[in-house]
Amino acid sequence: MTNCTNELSTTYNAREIEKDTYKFWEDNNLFKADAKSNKEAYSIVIPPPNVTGVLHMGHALDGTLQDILIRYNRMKQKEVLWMPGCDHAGIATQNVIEKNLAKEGLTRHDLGREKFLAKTWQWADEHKNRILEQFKLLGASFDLSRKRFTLDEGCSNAVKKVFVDLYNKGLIYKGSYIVNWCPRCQSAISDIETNYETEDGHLWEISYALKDEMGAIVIATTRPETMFGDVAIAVNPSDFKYKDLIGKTCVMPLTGRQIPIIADEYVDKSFGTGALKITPAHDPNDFEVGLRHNLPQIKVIDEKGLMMRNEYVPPQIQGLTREEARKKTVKMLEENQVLVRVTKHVHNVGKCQRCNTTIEPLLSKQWFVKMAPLAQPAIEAVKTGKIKFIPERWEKNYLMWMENIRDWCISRQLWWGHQIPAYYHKETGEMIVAAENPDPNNYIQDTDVLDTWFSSGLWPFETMGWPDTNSDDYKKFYPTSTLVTGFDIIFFWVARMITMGLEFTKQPPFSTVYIHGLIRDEHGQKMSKSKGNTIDPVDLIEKYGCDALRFTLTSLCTYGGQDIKISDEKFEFGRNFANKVWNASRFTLMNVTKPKEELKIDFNTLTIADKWILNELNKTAKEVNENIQNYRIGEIASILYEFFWSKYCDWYVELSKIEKNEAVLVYVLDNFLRLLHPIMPHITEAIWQKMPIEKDTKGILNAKYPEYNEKFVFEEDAKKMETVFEAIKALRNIRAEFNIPTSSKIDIIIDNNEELYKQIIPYLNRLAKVNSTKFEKNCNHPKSAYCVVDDTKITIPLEDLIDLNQEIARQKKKIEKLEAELKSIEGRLNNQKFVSSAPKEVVEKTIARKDELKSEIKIIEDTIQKLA
RNA sequence: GGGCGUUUAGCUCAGUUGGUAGAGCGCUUCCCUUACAAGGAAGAUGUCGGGAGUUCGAGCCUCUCAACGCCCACCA
Repeated sequence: MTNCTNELSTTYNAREIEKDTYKFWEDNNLFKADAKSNKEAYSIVIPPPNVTGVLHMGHALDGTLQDILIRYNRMKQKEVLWMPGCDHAGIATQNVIEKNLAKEGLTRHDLGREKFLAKTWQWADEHKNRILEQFKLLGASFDLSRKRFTLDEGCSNAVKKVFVDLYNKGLIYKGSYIVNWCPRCQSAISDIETNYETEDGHLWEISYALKDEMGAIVIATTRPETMFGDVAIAVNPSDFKYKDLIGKTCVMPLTGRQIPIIADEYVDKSFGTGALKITPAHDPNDFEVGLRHNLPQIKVIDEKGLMMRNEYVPPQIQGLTREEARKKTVKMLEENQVLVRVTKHVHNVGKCQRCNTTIEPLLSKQWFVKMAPLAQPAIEAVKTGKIKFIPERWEKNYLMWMENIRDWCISRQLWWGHQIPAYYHKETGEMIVAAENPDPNNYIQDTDVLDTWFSSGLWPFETMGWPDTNSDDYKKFYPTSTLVTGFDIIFFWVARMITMGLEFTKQPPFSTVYIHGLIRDEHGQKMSKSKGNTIDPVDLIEKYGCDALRFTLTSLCTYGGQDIKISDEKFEFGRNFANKVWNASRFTLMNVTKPKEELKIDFNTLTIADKWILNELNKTAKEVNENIQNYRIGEIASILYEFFWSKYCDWYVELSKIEKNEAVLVYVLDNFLRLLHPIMPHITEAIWQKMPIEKDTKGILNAKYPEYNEKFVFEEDAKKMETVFEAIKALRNIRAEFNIPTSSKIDIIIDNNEELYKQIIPYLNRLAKVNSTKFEKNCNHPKSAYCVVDDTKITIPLEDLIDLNQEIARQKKKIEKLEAELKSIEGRLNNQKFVSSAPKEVVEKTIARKDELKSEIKIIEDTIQKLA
């Protein structure tokens, strides 16, 4: 690193450190993956952010979690690859460009396809670096030399190959079906791009007269304007009300067109009037009914959502919007006295996920992927555990969707995207599906492009060089290890990657899917620009620092993957911790004066305090490794926080002011920094660079990750040290209770465990402000306060300072607490069933606790008597 | 209609195989003790949503009720 003094600056300036540190990693190429390495591989592909996007809190969380896994495995000495890149985001990007054009009063059609695409490419090129640059602010250790884009040449080749192969296998087909059509986007969208919203609507009951006889049949509809496309009236075959009408013909109001009355099981007898008008061109269920009964399909609404100008639509209605047409149609029905009844009706209306326009189910010629055969292996892979979801409950969600999968409409009537590799003969119309145009003079390419998710579904292998399965990256890093993402794109993306990965590489694209929650605002609302409740991670980084942001976000992750509610102030948690790490490290480094050659731990001279902290560190290393391997990533933040703040800073550093072991101080700090590095990469790197230790790597980022080591197990000494802490805390408590000022010291008399307490007299002197320590069995000093720590009584003669009644009351309160516990414990032990059926250790532990309580109570009682 | 999640201290939330509850923030009292006031010390606070059951023992397992949230389905 550049500024190499031996000390840390007195104030912790997060941003300064973070910028320098990231530059150090980048300048030294430390994120670059080596496909030729012999080390075990660990790889993650980034969920490619939209090329048009800016960094939001969801990226911050997702990116942090991926970076933690990457950094952890890098330190585990694996060859890691974090593959970065962007998604071309078909509709989203095209919408942005079209909006910009609209400001100039232009549409894409004014420009034409070629110019429009050139403009979009220019815009994408300008913006595609922005979001990845912002990921750098997060400390992302991805390999930018491998950066990819879903519309780059490699991806394009992969997409063509996949399309052609699927077509040749009969898994891609083109056909006229009902699709979700967005009249604003002017494109088909898939089922999962359609969201349903409940709306207050009406149910109109309309009378259709029978032909050549008296009588009529009344149907119920929520969309009267579609009636011009009716081709039948359907009733349930078992509905006796209509039994006699089946097979008859009726005459449509307003147009006089004649349509048959048919019977179909699909009709619900109890809904509306039990009779249903069938409009195959504008309703998915009617479409199915129409196919079953061989009915014609009459289109009356066009791609812009306007009533068509054709023989079926009355002239007054033609060209109207759906809403206008509805009003007008209802009015005309009223005038013709065929509107029987209107009732209020709440129903769900499909909306375009991108622009919230009401979608129109429309008969349209589109390309589809036949999903059922592809889904089967994808179901198996999860059921057999080849792919594991964390948390597990998402498996059920995934399987349910997969088992009820429907064909995927992949064509979009957009310009920005992978153009479908199908070519039509200019004269004959003959279609050829191939990677390249067979004859550009005579064939023109299909004008539609593919759903964005078609190319992102290939992401884990198209970025690794596929279809070249001999490429170094593919051989080394595919299949990838872990996929990290939010639950909102399991169907859109995860499911598609699994199906495509299995079909084309015969392997699951990753072995673990780690699903985290979504970021929400402090009230639990989804963050959105329109609500104005977004928090910008870049602002948080500027204000609190990247490491603070990462630490806070990590600490808020739960194993169950709950959504995370955040507010600006929550990040003070991480900032405070970073500050603590900085300052304690600064103190440690200031107090280490020996050269690094002399900083080897000598196991023969360790004090119980040294052994205690080494034992704690060792336990921490064990727990951190276990938790990270089990994706309990939030847990490691608390474990490290607790260790560093409550153990190292509160006790060990304080003790070291009295008596220090420089080797242990440095050893513990070094290992702690390594343990913390995946979460807080910059601060740990910056401090580590100044550590007086032997380093065999350029940075902490590829130093060895600490692990549990038998050599550092000192349970017994650690327990003794805990006893000492109890004593110090008890003495401090007495000082506080009796308002003994910091300036006045106390004398103490200890009646037991002389050997232990003798060792720690300097600790007592400093941390509890003790003046003198005497050892005396059966000590009975009048006018004293006292405390009991395990089997040891400590007496503090206070003379005038003490109010005996206060002390007695204090002790009585303690006894009350102890006796309550004793009572419950004795109750348990007197229960024969407990003693016989509880595990032996539990019973033994309970008995031990009983003895402990009894002896403590006895000591206190005895003393009270003598005080009184 | 089907599925999932949540309900624990004033607030935000942890709580891994069942052994009578924890953190951060906030609150009270004291302290600028030469790493840190973004700090230190000492404290107070909970019949773990209601009910029932299994068990020697339930925040944790089973059933049930309630409230809130989400996903899927989309009966015109």
